[in-house]
Order: sequence, then C-alpha cells, then structure tokens
Amino acid sequence: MRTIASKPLNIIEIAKLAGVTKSTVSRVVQKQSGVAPETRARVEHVIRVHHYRPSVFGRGLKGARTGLIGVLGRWMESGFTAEIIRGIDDEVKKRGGHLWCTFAPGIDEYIDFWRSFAGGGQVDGAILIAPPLDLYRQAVQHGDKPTVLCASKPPSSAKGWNTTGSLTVDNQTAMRNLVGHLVAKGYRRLVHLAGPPDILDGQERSKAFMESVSKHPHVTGTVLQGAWTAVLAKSVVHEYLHAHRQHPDAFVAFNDAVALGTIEVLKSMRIGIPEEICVTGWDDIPFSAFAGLSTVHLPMVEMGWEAARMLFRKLDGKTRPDEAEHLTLDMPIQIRQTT
Amino acid sequence: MRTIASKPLNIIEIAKLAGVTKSTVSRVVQKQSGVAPETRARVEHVIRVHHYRPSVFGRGLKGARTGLIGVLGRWMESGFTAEIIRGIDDEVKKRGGHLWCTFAPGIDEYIDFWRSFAGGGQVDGAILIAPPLDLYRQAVQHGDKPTVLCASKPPSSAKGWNTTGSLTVDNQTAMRNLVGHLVAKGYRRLVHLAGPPDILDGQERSKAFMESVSKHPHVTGTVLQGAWTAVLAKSVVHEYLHAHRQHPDAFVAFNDAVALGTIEVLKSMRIGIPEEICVTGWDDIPFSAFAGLSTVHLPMVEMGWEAARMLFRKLDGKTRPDEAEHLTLDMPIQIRQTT
DNA sequence: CTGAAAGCGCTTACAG
DNA sequence: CTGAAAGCGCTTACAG
Repeated sequence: MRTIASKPLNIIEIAKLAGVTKSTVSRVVQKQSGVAPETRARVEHVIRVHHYRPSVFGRGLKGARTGLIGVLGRWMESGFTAEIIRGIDDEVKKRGGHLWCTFAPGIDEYIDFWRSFAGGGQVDGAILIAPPLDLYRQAVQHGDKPTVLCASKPPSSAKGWNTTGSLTVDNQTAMRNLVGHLVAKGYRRLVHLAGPPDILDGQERSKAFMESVSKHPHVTGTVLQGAWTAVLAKSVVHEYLHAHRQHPDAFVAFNDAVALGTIEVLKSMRIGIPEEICVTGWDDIPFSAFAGLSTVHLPMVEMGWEAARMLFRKLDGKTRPDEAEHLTLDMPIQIRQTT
Repeated sequence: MRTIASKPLNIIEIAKLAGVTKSTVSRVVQKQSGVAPETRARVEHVIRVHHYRPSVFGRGLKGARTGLIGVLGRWMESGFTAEIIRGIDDEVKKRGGHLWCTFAPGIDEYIDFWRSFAGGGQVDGAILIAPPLDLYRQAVQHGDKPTVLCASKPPSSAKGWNTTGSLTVDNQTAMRNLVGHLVAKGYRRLVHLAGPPDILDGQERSKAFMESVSKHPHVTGTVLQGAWTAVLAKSVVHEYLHAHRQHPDAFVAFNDAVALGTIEVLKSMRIGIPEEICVTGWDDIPFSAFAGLSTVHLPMVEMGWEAARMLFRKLDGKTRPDEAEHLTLDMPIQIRQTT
C-alpha cells in the first residue's frame, strides 16, 4: 500500500478511466462538436468526479488558449488600480480564466513586460492599465497577442497600434464642467495639482484645465507639478501656500488621493474648506463619498468590465482583426462638501 | 522579403545564435555552475540582445519553477486585499516572479482553486488571503505545493496542515487594548459589529470582544451579526438604533469599511461622534488616518511581504520541509478622533 | 565543460 | 466519430 500521490490526473489518465484516448478527452474539454453523446457524457463524468483541470502549461505550449489574461499596471494601489482589477476579474472569472498580474513602476520595465505579454504567448491577451506614453514608441508587430488599453490611447502615429482597443474617459468635458462649477461658485484663482506627465490622463487633464480656465475671463489658472500622490501633495501644497502670500481659492487635484492630502494640509493650517479654499478630486474612489469630497466620477469597475469584454470580443473573433474598438466613458462631476 | 515574425525566439534559436546547444543556454539562464566563463558570457550577451525570456509553459511542463506565485482571495477590494497584494508583489517582483491572482467568493469555489493551486503545478506556491475556515476540512497531501496563509491559521486537528506556514495577527491583545481604551474613556455599552464568522479574524475578534468586555464590571457587550461591509453596516446599524431606545455608546467594527459606514449613519442621525457614540474600526486602511478613525493598525503591506518571504524560504529549502513557520504580527491601536 | 535525448501535458491535423 | 502521432519549449539525468 503506497501513499496516494497528490499529483493531479493528466489527460491520459482521464482518458483511460473513460475508456477513450486523450484526443477525445481534449475534444470534450474544449466542447468541440463531433463526439458521440454517450462518449461525451462518460468523459464529462470522469472529469467531474476527478476534478480534472487541463494543465495551462500543456495548453500554453501548444499555443492554445490558457484562460490567463495579463494585467499590467504601474503599481498596485487601493483605489484606481484595485477597482479596475476587480472589474477585470469579474468578467474574466465568468469565463473561467485567471489574472496574471504584473506591476512595473519603471517605464523600461513596463515596456519590457508588455513585449513579453504581447509576443510571448504566456497569456491569451493583455490589459494595460494607465501605461506610460513612451510605450507607443514601440511598434506592435503582426501576430502580437491582443491588447486592450485602460485609461490610455495610442497616438494615431503609433506604429501598428491601430488594431489595439482602448478605453478612455472624457477628461476634457469633465474638466470643463468641473471648472465651470468652480467658477459658478465664485472661485477665481485655480491651481491644478497635475498628475504624472507621462500618462495620458495626466497630460489631458492638465491641458483641459488650462483650456477651461482660459474660457473664463477674470479667472486665473496655475498648474503645479510634482504632486502625484497624497504624500507628495502634502509637501508641495504646504510649500506653495507658504511661498505665495496671495492664496489660490481652489485646488483641482489630479486624483482623490492628492485631494485628500491637500485637505489634510489645509486643515492643519486652519484654512476653511470650502469657504477659503475649495478642493476637488478625481476618480471618486470608494472613500471619497465618505470624505465628502467633490470629485469627478470615474467608473473604475465598469472600466475593468469593459476592458475585459473588449479583449474577449477580440479573442473570440467578434471584432475585425484589422480594426480596434475605442470606448470613451463619461465622467459626471460629483459635487459634495469640499466645494 | 517577408514580414518579421513577432514570435519571440526560443531556447534553440538562442542556442544557435550563441553557437551552443539549448542545454547550455538552459544552464546559463538558470545560473548553474559548470559553464565555461567565455561560453557563459557569449550566451548571456545573446540573451540580452534578443530579450530572451524562457517560456513559463516549457518550464512549467517540466515541473520546474516558473516564478508564478498563486494568490487566492475571496474578492479584490480596495483596502485589505489590495494592500496585501501590493506587499506580496513587492517581494515577488524582486525575484522576477509574477502573480497569478484568483478570486473566489464562494467557499466551494475557493477550496477548488486551492486544490488546483496546491496539486496542479500551475504555480510554484500559493498565498491564501483570509481563507474560509472550511478549507481546513480538506487534507493537505504529500507533494502539494507550498502554501502560506495570510490572516488565517489551521486548527491543530487539520490533516496535513502542520507544514503550512501562516501569518496571523494578535486579535486578542488588540481587542483587549481597544476595549480597555474605550472603558477608560468612559464608554459602557459596547456593540461589536462582527465580521464574517467563516474566517479566522471574524471569529477571533468576536470572541475576544466578549472576553474583553467580561473583564470589566458595569460594561455590557453585544455582538451584532451581518454587518460585514459598509453597505450592510449602514442598514444593520440604522435598524439597531431604531429598535433600541437605549443606545449603545460605542460601536466596535470588524473593519474600517464597516466603521465608516456606521459613522455615516450616525452623522445622518445627527448623533455626536464621539460624544454620544464612539466608533472604532480595524485594519487602518490608507484612508482611515484621513477620516480620523480610531482603529487597530493591521500592517497589511508588511503582511504581504512576510507571506511572500515565508513562501520563498520554503521554496528555497531554507525551512525544514516537515515544519511550518508561524508569525503573529502585532497590531497597535491607533487612537484618533472617533473615540 | 558540453551535447544528445527523453519527456512534461496538452492540441491538432491526419487517417481511418 | 475516434485514435495515433507530431510537436510546442523547456529541464535534466546521462554520456562523453
């Protein structure tokens, strides 16, 4: 009597148990037609009883679909990244797939991983979250795995990228509405705490901010760089307020974390929010409603859903292979107590 | 002239380019000794120039390490899960590995995935985040992949689990300190908004709450079930306050999200915090400091780090294979404005 | 120090 | 409708 090996059964063992060959098991697993109903039933029964799951390695090596979806982000963070991944997972799970998550803060590293996802055949396809814009200097090659971009879109000049799907948000309209709201409320000296200049949303929001401000006479706009995170924002804002006698009356932050950091500084300086200075965020992360933060609602979970669905449409051949889908999500402004 | 195939080079092509066989390339890639320095240099150069990355499928099929670390959670959520995964990723990235993330809210599904991780050879090892306690009714089998438990620990009766590492937190001490703090502040009628009873932390905190309360004469404790999320908490707390003329003067929540939901209800009812009723959370998620929430600091990122390191120690044979490491992290209480 | 060969678990034309 | 066979990209004893 020997110890039961925990090694799971492979396709050959399942085949033996079902009295067929592995070819037939493979067909049943893939739900291919052309298997006799009784045979199929028998095989399915054995599969169920033994909890058989085909090895992704065997499949992957043959170049077949593995169900693995690559998710590439700059870093994992509560809020934006986490919520998008939650959305992606919702959809991927429905199809029995799994997430291969890789985070690469460095631009070169990011691009490297993307190449490895795209060309490497390790995943069925990949979803890129807020990639650095330098990515588009890389050419997409014929035969690369399908990719979907979250919160980014390649410039039309980018080589080979015209078949890559994208999900973006309408930063321009949202910023225009947001600035309009602030002006209507009587704020006149606006400061934008800009996001990273190497990602699309960072660029677009800064640009839209200046454009929106320029539409309003008597309103001034300043773009302040370097406040990309709550921690950075705290020192940048603190320093700015101390250096400028004439305080701004509105901080328009790139995202909610930055806005919350800013609020902390203002509170510590006993500056009234929103009477003296108002603050707006961006994203509407789960916590912002609680914090009473006026912000722009970015549907993060939905973005994850849509990204996954777009990828699956491509994978399933429901999209023309030589074309790309582009979806732009609306972002309503969400006015709460900080404005 | 033909289009350049984007398919990445495989080990044989690299070998040809370097004028050796794939055996040698394999040795170089794995940094094995016993390769002539000049040969090694030549191969390494070719690898670098062509961005060669060995296929995980090829490796995996041979049963070798792939660098893939399985992460199994109930669901992705900003806060607890996201921060732990961030911690895990920090360590896994250092070693050039990747995360295979799977989320399974259902208990059966969770257990199924765990079996597939443990026995399936799809990952080098797995980290389980807050697994359902039913998991321990499954026997760990000889030859299963190493597993590390985050925020859980198998009962000593659990079959085969004595070689599985675990990271837990000292719920008992933290709860005792927390209740002690509340009593010292003058609160007497405490209500615990309990967490899920099917996970260790939920059980332990409820138990520790009642124990701690019983140590203080004239202090009463009630455990309220069903408020596991912010949304659930809102209705449970609302209903409770309306059903009971005599209000409690302290809500001790299972986690910060529940506490924040509770605070929203109290605010909407114009109940003073902390004068009339105080609220405490648990976890100290990134936003709790901002919210001024008194809570228990659970080092989530560090827990991820430690879990990954523990797993790697096991994988690298630095831990005895027939033993398990158990680490219990301390949780200081973090007093802010809600108590 | 290096190479030739077997084999991991699958899928997929090809035969029958 | 089913099976036999090749081969995906690796690693690893085994030979030399």
